[in-house]
Amino acid sequence: MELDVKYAPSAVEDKWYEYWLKNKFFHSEPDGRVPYTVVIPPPNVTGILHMGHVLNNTLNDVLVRKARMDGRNACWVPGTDHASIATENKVVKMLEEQGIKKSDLTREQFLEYAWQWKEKYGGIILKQLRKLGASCDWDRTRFTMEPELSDAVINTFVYFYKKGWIYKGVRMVNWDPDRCTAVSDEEVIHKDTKSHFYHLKYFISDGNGKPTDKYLVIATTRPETIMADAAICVNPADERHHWLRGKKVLIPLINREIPVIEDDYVEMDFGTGCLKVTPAHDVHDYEIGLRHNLPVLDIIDEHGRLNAEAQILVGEDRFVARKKIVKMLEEQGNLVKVEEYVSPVGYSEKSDAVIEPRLSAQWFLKMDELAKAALETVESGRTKLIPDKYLNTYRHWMETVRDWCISRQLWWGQQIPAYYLPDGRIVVESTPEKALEEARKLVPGLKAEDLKRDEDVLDTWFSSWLWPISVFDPHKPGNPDKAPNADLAYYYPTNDLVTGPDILFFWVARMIMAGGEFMGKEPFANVYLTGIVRDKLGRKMSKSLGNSPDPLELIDKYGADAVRIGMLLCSSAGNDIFYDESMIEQGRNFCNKIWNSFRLIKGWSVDASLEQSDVNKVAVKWFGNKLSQVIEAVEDHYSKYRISDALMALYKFFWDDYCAWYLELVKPAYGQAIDEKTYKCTIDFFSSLLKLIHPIMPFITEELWQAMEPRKEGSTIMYESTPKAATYDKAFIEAFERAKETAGSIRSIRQQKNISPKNELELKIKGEFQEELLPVVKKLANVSTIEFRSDFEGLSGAGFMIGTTEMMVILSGLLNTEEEIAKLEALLQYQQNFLDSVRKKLSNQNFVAHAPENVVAAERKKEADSLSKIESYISQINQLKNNK
RNA sequence: GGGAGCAUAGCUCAGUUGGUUUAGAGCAUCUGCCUUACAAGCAGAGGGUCGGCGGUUCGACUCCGUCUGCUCCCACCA
Repeated sequence: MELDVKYAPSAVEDKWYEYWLKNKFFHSEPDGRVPYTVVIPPPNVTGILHMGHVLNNTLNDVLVRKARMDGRNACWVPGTDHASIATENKVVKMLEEQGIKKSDLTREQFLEYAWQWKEKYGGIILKQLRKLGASCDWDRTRFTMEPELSDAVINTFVYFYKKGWIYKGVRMVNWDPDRCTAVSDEEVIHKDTKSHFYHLKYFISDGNGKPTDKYLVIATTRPETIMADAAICVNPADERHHWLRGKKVLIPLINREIPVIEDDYVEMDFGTGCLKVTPAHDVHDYEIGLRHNLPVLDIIDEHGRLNAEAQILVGEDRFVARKKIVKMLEEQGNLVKVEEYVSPVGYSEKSDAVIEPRLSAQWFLKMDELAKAALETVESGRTKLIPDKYLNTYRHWMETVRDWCISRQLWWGQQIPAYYLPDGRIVVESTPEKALEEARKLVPGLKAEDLKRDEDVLDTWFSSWLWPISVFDPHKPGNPDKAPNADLAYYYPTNDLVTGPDILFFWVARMIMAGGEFMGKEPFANVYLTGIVRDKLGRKMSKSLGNSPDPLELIDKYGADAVRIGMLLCSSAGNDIFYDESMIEQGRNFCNKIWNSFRLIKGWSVDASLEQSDVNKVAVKWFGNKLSQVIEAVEDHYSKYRISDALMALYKFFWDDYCAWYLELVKPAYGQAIDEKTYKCTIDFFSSLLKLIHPIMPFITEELWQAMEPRKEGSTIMYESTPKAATYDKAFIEAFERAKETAGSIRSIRQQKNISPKNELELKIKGEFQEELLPVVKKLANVSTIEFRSDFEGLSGAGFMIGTTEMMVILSGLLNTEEEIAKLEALLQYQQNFLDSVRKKLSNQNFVAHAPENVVAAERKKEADSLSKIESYISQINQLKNNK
């Protein structure tokens, strides 16, 4: 079979993925081996593959495949997250397109549509991950809202409720008026936003609700909320405002009378020193309101529109109302001035709507104990953050975390298992039946229909924080005393978690909490935090910017292996990734290089009667040593999670050492055969290389490994063992480097003198050079004879130095003496400068006295070497001058 | 406003407790090659006062201070 000169990935990749699946190579069951466990950060069930997933899952897959080849029982559990807000949104949109309004549906009807939608469109991303080569155990695929995992969530809620850590409270929450739900503090993004600072006159009341001619001025960014004002507040120490004590003022436009109060909270030198207090629509104002017993008047509805309580502008959107009310205030003469103002405004992470602080009844989970334990887990090193720079951030968050608002005003999700009795009392139980039973203990004879279940569902993170436990044993969360099932006992704690730093708090920290609470043990040993994928301009990739390429198109164009390489190349640990398609091209080129090296070897004919030549002998010896050295380095990189360094080491080893040096050395002349011994080694080396590269580039390595020789049905490179490093001769590897340098210098002379690589040259050596390596120089630099001499008297050629050994290529008639002299003089100059700097050091008594012996010895060696070089340059120059 | 991190070749980054010749890699660039595995290639070459200033030290890319620039996290001054 003739192999194409270019590697064509698509057919190859589909073929092998099918084969892997068919043979269930990714499937894991507990056995006697050491487990290596990874749970996927479950992508949104609505999600489609983006570059962040590619990065994440490539790294994950590399680690999993590496562990598998290291002989561990590797298990990578995939799955998806029900993503309540995102999914509900998609379903609502779909229904709207069909002319159906959510508000016209019952909860049950809506959920039916939602499940239909999920079955039809959900989980596409899992199919896409296969294209990337992800070796997940698909038989273990989980979904956070499947019945068993939902049970786990409900049990967890009941557990914490009974423990007293879950409570319902009326709180100021972050309200997303776009999605009509509360969101957690972590889902609010503060952005500096340009707005206006409106200075408004509030006239003092005459006591009968009529304005006097006296007034005070407040400054606000939210004039549309003045109708909800409950007081005006000044700092008690602010003498400018003492005349206001006991006074009442009138809210402009509606003329409602409110008191002037005093509170330390008000900064005297900010704004006008007078603060309008609007308890229903501002977190601090709410706090002040509590302190001063102020009434709470809510004038904004769940959609962010003014309600009837506002009296004016009823039904207007808050931002429209702002514009209109400013105009009205101006007309009424209440507007003093408007300043440009930039202030931090909270936006919903999900909808980008401006968050409305809103007073509502929500469920909370107490965080203090959980956070304390989770902090200890990381500080003690039981869970390591990689890179560790995230430890500070993690600590800070854990020390300042507030209670977690876990209720969401949505339907898609686990409905809170709280049931209200007619008298308002609450029972919390895992099933309606149990709830009724409990309720009857409170009110005998209660009927099922008398119990009303809480309408809200739980925050999605309240299910995904159980993920590393629930994917194995869904009955464990919420039951810390229950013994774990066999899977959980074997696979937990997991080893590595690969995820983005953006969900360190949302997800990772909370998993550590849940793991500690229910398992008494951290969920993972290491958390590898990837960078964030950015475009060339440094912008985060996002759908809205449209700057994210479609990974599937890239895989189609370059192949999955190339895409994996491309992502890894630009992802040094912990740094953000500046994505550039040229990296993927590099990956494709590497595939092609590997492919073509195989074409070369495959084309050779073997002659068993041939003796192994000296050059082949030394080539095999060198590459064998080098292989061990590189394996050692690669293992070291892996152990430090420096995946891109491991890749680069292998990349250079394959491209430079194997292809450019080794294969060039053992390559038989055109039409000739290779000896059997060398051939066998060459094939073994190739096989080792494929195995080393397989975790990174699974497809091409399987293809070539299978093509090397007939393999048994059901065999695969992914279960071959990682090649192990043997002891190696470092000195020999270094000596070989001298041979490479020599060949390089001769090639360089050819280039300068315009001598074809086909013309043979003669080489003279003065000084040390390992004889074993002479055939290497001969073959790679096309040198016919090599002669050791004590001097170069009477020779005409280009000289160069390898270490302290002098060499010369004979160039009769081709030599430009002037040029040679100039070249040597430049080298001499450089060397003399170097010598000066070394001597300066050595003549410094402090240096000799203070520096450690070996350092001083090294300097002396430098001095000696430098002197010998200088001497050599001078003699060469003199010789050239004499020959002139 | 508070905190953290980063600044090394055109680009992306290494540089492991201060001393390994006068700082490395990959890509890009330049020069010469369609040499019978690969032009998605081969051979060779050039390119950096290690962000600025100051300090500690016999010696600083490496430690300390400071300035500048960028990034991220946290944060309710209306």
